[in-house]
Amino acid sequence: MNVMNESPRRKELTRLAAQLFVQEGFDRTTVRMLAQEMGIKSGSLFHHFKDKQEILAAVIEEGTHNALVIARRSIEQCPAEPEARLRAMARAHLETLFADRNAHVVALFEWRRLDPAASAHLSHLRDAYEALWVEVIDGALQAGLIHGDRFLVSRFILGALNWTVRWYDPNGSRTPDDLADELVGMIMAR
Amino acid sequence: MNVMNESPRRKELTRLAAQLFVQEGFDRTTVRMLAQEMGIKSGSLFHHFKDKQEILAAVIEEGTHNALVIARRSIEQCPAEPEARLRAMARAHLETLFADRNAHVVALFEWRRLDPAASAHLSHLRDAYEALWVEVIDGALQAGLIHGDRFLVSRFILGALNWTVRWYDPNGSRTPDDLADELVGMIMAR
DNA sequence: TGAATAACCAAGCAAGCGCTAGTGTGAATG
DNA sequence: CATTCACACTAGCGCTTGCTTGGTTATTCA
Repeated sequence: MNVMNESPRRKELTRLAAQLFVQEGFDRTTVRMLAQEMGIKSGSLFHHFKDKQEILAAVIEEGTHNALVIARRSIEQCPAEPEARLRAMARAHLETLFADRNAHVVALFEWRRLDPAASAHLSHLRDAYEALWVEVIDGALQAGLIHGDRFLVSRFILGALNWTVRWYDPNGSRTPDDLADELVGMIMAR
Repeated sequence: MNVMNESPRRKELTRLAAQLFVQEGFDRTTVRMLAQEMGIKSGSLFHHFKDKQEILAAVIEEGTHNALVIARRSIEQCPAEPEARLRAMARAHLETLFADRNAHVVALFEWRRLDPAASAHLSHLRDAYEALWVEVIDGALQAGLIHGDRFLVSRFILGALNWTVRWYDPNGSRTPDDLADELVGMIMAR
């Protein structure tokens, strides 16, 4: 649960867990599957995590934190115009979903599996990330780049982006950046 | 598995199963939970369904079939203009998700849990539904109502709509029709 | 009235689940 | 040199899972 408790070993195990959670889903991933993937026996897992829930919490914290950091960096490094910022956010979102196709996906699709305590503990991370989105979308709305209700627009955009996990083929001809640009192009008033 | 095997009793049980699958997810729903909800003992369940997988298949078939029928009826009964048809499809989609907030949600979010045989058997239903969408979207593209790649546009729209399940509050002030109209308004060129 | 059929129940099995207890390492620390 | 510590192992406990079996009740129809 603690952010401090992040030995290199634990971090590596978290990375492997994320991969399995994406492939199989949290519920279908057994501690024995996790252990095998990590090259240890199932009992040894509980030296690093107090229970299976804590593994999920670690993965989701990693994924959300990662998304937040990358998104912040992206909009800092891009031109301050609303369109560029919107594009940067969309690209950053898909980058965390596909370039390292693991923890952020788990954060989005398995959040409900967190117990209430862990969910409360991590919700500020998710809120910060969504606040970043609302900020960028507000800029685009004020510039007349897009139109609609700020709440609904951000939800629709995030929905369109998140759902790509279900159909996008990373081995296909399109890059994640292509997707981001297409989405921004689709919603922009002309 | 069979479409013919649909006694009234089985249909009612399928409806109850859908409700639990939405609340808990397929994996976390045990046959004992299902039986209790249905007012029978867990063993009796297997008189109606050969195994748990078949319950899921029945729910998903119901949900997808329902969505297809309602969508077809909607675009038949609305004006033949591209914008009206697009709006009708979006409304129909959300209607099957929320008005009867069960089977279609399961079809969307638990499809991966189908075994390959059932998935293959049901994929034509899903394909027919998506083909309907592509047809309507093609009309909107040709009319210059929206712009972009037909494949990507349909994926983005469906993603935005599907993700509403995660955040929409049916008890709030907005109706599903409001959502549909807002989404169409957001993507339309002005 | 009696046979057929559909719907159900009580009991429980085999397998798999998360997790624990107790022990053995080799490397770092005093 | 003794102690500690991080990390791993073996073995299995207690429980839940999906599902089966063998038999009972309710309903339908000849």
